[in-house]
Amino acid sequence: MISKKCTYALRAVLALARNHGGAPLTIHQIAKAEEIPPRFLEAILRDLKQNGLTDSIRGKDGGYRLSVPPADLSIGEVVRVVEGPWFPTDEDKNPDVFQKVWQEADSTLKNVLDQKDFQTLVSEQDALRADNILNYSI
Amino acid sequence: MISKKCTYALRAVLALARNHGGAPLTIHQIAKAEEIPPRFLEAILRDLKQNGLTDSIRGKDGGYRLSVPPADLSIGEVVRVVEGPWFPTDEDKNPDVFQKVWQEADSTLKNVLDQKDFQTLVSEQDALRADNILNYSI
DNA sequence: ACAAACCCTACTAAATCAATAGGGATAGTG
DNA sequence: CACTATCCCTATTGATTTAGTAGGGTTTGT
Repeated sequence: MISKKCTYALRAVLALARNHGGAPLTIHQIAKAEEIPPRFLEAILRDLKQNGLTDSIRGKDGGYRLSVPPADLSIGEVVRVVEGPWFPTDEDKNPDVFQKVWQEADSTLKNVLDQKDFQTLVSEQDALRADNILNYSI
Repeated sequence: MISKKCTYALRAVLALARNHGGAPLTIHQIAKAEEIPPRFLEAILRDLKQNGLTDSIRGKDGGYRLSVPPADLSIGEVVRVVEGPWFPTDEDKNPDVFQKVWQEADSTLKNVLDQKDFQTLVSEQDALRADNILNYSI
């Protein structure tokens, strides 16, 4: 199952994507907006940084930014950093009949998750929010 | 990640598929052949039974059988029983932008894992074994 | 009656997940 | 320079899940 950590990571990255071009967002800003435990988020963002997905600026006026444009970052890239592999890979020794299935499942899943980039997600979130406002107003 | 329990389950079902039509296989026979801890396998087979994938016969000459022909049983059905869901589903309340992606990932994965049935797997395993014998003989 | 088999509940040890704690390093500002 | 806001790093904790074990109970063929 997708871990809580992973959903936190995705929400944080989405917030950063939405903010792209502006001043860096601090851990506390993101934590408050997304209701993520701040110290936990700190570890997550550091993890993403060490894997090249985010940049950070230290000291006053510091914070986090995406290290690539939102259009160039996919859900799959974030999930892979946080979750690691989903299927057993390379049992070397005696290859079994399931190996091929795991490989296919893995690449198919990769395909789906690499399809959607964060620029698109921001737009979709905007649309969703507009919808919700309408529904609540009725 | 696919659990050990799940790989045990798949191997056990494959053994039962290979045996289909013959006398029921006992827990100990399967455990020995597949090198699975017997008491753990017992729990797994019971689980599969409670979900309708296997049948059991109690008492002397008892054991386990597939409750459907191997051609009608897929890897996906076994995995779903043992692993449960992989993606967050139905967060009702406030639907988020990730929901759609999870749904698509889930159905794509289902598709791949439901593709391969155990009759096919038995054949593939036969082919694989023949290969190995050849390789070791050289 | 006996033995071979499955059935059921409960327990435990180890690993992982989710989160927290306690500091240290860096950078802008008065 | 002192101060404070920020990220950085390691370790620790409590809860949950995973992997497996234990101890008995029930069924069935001989």
